[in-house]
Amino acid sequence: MFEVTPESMGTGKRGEVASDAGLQPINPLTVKVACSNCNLRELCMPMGLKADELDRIQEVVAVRRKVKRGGRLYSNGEKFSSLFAIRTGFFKTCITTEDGRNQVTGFQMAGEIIGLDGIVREHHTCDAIALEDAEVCVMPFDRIEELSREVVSLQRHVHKIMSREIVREHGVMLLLGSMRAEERLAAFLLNLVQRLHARGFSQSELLLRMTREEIGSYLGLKLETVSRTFSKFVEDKIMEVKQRHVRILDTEALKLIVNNNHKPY
Amino acid sequence: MFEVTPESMGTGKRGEVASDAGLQPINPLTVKVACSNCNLRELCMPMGLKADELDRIQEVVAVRRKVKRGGRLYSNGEKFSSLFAIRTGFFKTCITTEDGRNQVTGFQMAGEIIGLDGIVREHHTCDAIALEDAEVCVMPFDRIEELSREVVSLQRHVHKIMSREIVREHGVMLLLGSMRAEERLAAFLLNLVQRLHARGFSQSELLLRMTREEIGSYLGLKLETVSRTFSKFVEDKIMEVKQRHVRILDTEALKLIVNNNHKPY
DNA sequence: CGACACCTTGAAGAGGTTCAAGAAATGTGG
DNA sequence: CCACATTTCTTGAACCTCTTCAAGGTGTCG
Repeated sequence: MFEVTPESMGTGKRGEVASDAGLQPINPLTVKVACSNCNLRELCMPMGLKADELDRIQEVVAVRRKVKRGGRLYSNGEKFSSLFAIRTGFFKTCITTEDGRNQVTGFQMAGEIIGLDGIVREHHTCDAIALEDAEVCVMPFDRIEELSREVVSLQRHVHKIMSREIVREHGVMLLLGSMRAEERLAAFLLNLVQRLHARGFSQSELLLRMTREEIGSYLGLKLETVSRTFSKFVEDKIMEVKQRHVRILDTEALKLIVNNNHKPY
Repeated sequence: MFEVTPESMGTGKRGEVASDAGLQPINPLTVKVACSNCNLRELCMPMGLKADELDRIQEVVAVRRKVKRGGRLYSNGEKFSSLFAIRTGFFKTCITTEDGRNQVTGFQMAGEIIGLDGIVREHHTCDAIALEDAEVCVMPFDRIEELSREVVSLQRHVHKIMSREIVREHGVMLLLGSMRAEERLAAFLLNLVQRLHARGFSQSELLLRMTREEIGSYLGLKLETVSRTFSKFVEDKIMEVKQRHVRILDTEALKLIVNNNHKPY
């Protein structure tokens, strides 16, 4: 299978990913690369490729690019040209309106594809901000389109990635539209550990890369509510929370909160 | 340009769309068709096609299918095989979880494409229910994929449709995550009239095809709150409301509610 | 060490929900 | 075509969840 080193995600300390940053001239930094030996291949590429197809598909990855913590991979209004596969690091995407509204639309981690919002208007409609030092594979979209006309499995893969994002957002709508604060936070944490676990991390322990405010924005709650809800979970012995370090003690209880506990009758 | 007859949408009485239903043997009904003389072409097809491309693209529309009010175009868990272009009628899509949660994820009208959620798992993950008698063009997805490998403008179009859906859902997340009841309903109504207007209907008058409960589900509110908010808008002379018939008197006021009015400082 | 960002907690208040009752519209069957 | 059943909508009152405002604590970085 594949491994993601704990240093690069999940429990590592912030900032240590960019250990080779000194080799690079400027930020954003760019590096030539190949997918064939990337340990995230199974997350961001179609499966069961023939050797020659894999060769062709790596052509879409033009370069890699590093983004420092707090830096932007792209911004609202910016010309769209590429999708990005996250190699290391952690991002948030968010929309900000002129009148000051702000909504985090997602948190993305290694192996996930980011930038799909830009396709329709050929300009990005949200901001992608690194929550820790990150590195992405830059995949120019016209090359993706070109190649997916020839490699059927890539075409299918692109369609699935977009459909997956649509389905994910349906889930967020369900969360925002029908859940109470505890349910939202429980669902959020379960989703996070599940995705981290799929990357080789603990099922019970995680390091939040985002602030309470960012969690709140994503969940449609105020940061104080997020904080209080964490405290309640601690009180109920469902988890231990020390700042951004969370250890889940009772996964079942969390699942119950998300599933059964929504309407007592 | 194109026209959609008022009888088929927007202000017509329910049920009169299926005037030729008697000609059809069973329900769901199916009819052979062509896009070239469809007045919705500019909504659901790529623009600026050459004649031969148009010819090819109509091949994707296998048949049409009628869905009666209350009927399902597809259901959660059902095998995915086709996307659907709505010709007439009005749909809602919604997810229902085992534990009884329910979330309307969207309302779709003529010219819009429905079914994208099914691609990723090859099974649908939500229900599409007709809110009035409807007719759709059935577009088998493997034929779409096949053809979009050959017709670049179709490929691009498919990508844009999926990206558009992602961006739309970002907007819903903003609504659900950061707006108060009045703001949500105002945004919802503005969105509806804007889409109806793009189809040749009034900018100020609309007939809601959905119940207060369905609106509430979409907006993350209870039906009583929706009803009360309508009443408040009437009181404030922003609109007239008679059951499902809405006449907007002050569009600017609605826009102000959505934009400026969210945080007084 | 001090400045700054982030987190926690309390108390008061607002917005939305819940429960309940009744009115209006719609659909159905005789 | 009318009466009745059903669904949908409206409105009130009490309640509850989450927000707001405020203060203080914790952790981090230069």
